[in-house]
Amino acid sequence: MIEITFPDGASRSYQVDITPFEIASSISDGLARNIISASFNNQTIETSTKLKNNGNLIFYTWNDDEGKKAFWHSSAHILAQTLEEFYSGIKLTIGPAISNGFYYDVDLGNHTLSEKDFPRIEKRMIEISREKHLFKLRSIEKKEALDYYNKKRNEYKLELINNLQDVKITFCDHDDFSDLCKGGHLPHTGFIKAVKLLNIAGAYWRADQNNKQLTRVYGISFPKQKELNEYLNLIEEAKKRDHRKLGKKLELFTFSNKVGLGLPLWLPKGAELRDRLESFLKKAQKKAGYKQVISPHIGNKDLYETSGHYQKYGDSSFKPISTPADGEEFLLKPMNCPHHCEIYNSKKWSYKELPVRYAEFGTVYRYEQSGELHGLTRVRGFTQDDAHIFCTQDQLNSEFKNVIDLVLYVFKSLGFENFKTQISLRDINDKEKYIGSDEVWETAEKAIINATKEKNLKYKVVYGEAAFYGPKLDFMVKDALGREWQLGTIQVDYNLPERFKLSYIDNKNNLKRPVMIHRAPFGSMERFIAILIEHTGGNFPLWLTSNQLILIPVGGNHKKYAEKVLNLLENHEIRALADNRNETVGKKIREAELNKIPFMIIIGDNEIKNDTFPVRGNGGKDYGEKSVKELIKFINDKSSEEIKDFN
RNA sequence: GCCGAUGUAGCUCAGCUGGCUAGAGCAGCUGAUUUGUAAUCAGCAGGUCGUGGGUUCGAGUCCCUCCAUCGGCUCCA
Repeated sequence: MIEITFPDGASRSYQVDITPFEIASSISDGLARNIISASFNNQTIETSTKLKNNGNLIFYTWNDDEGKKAFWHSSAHILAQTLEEFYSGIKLTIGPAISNGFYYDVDLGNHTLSEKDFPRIEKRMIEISREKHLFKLRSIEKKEALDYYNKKRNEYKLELINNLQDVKITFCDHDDFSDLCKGGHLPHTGFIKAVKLLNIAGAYWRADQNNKQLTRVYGISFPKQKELNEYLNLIEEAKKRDHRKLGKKLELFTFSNKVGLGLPLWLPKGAELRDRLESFLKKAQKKAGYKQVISPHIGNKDLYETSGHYQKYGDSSFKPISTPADGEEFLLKPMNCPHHCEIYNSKKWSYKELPVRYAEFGTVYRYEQSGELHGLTRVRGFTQDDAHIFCTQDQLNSEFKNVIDLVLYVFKSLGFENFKTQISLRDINDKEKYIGSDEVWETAEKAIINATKEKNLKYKVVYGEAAFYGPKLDFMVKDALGREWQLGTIQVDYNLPERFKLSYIDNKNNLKRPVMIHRAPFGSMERFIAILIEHTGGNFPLWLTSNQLILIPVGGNHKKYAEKVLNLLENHEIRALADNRNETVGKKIREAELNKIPFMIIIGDNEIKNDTFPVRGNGGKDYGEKSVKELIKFINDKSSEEIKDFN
């Protein structure tokens, strides 16, 4: 007998070799019907795996992330089976579940695949699903596995197997299909009721650009057709919030091929919005002891050789600008830090003056590959809300924590609640990519981890994501379609102070190196605004939006009164406008709605007589009758509710 | 940069297998209408069908080049 413990702490005894499915059946029929995966002692297993020892068992259904993972990974097997059936001789590589669905990477050989082929692949996948084939895990000798793929001439699987340390290799079989696989499947294919292939893309083998590019087919599947329909609708809705679409509609920004790829042009409304965001942060930074500085858009190549950026990124950057004089070369500023280092170096510092905090909304230019460009989230010219803090080692912890507070303040003021924090460390196995000694890196990494822990932030550690000069704490936010983007960032750096020979005099009259913190709460104005547009769907917070209120006179004889009200509102810093066109009230309201103006006020005979107006909110919400005075207070109160001062 | 898809008026889109002077709605302009909570009516104007080349009696439609956009990959100081 073995002792099985469940998540609620209860435990029961079972015969050796009992399976999770049998245990589920012994508990209830409903559970047995819904169980699609399980884990035993923190390891994903099949529902048909025979249990041999005591341990902790967790059941997963479609409602668990682990359950979805098994569901989608199993779907990938069926996709692979279908592709192999339709395109003989193709080579399968890997097919994992992802956060929304699954993909399979294949080497198609001479075959071609396009989205036109999707319907027939989907149809066949559903046929296979309906046949309710069992997923069976089979363990074989490594040699046997190698023989199998040698026969198939599949160098990818061979490479995978050769990299496995285990003596035994597992395969998963269903129907007449077999695939190298470590497990985590549905009991049988019949659970899958709806399949949709989403897109086709190139993907390098082992994520390495120097390797062969494989064909990746993305798809998603569900236990019910209705859920698939709902998912597709959700995607359609999300696409409507795309910042590229809304940015154009709301006249915030545009692009021109004549100006150049990835170089955004800010339209008046967008520029105003951006300006408001900048003032908001400047105000908070002033309170936090930052000083604004300004640096030019180009810098001598020497500057970036000193910082190490030229050696690291020179080849993949905009080429240096040559001057008429021989030997002079300048670079478009790709980052602000070297400039700020030189500003720091413009005088001698005493420990009593530190920390020094230099802030600049610095526009930088980076040559991104054409295929990387993406609306405002990935551009070639952008403005960082950059600042560099120069402090003593003793001040590092508290300075770092202060920056975390500032980032959290920014996110909170703009309604970003669902962000993730990530500590990005270097890849220990690839030290070539980084500058600085191990000792310096370890100190910096420790500093970040400690400060983050002390701030009680939940974080995940990602290796290989650090900047080349130091580790960082990144704040990640998803866009409308679930793609994750880095917004805020805080970085600890011991390397640039060394390279720029930064110094201060300590209390014993010794020359010391300061530590440097790089930080940007927004990250870049462009990316931040992009994500803000997608999060709000263009309905910006009142304190930020271009036009807070629109006055809509009913007839021609109400215009004069509307102008009077407009004047009063403007005198109280309310951003209002009057729609004095000869259009119907209905049309003016419709356009105000489409332009996402938060409040509308219709002015007709009644309003003029009573001197009060019914306030219509965006979407038709009724805020009741208000006098001009009440209206001003209403808007101001609402704005200040949204945005509190930083302290 | 790589893989795949797409590119018709300012915007959203029709235009079937190549065949009259390329269509619609919205936006724009002109005029009428002076309007009460999501589109008043009429008229006008607007396109070298992304670019360059080719096949053909004939190309928006077929083929090739390049450019751009979209979805991924790689990259992201």
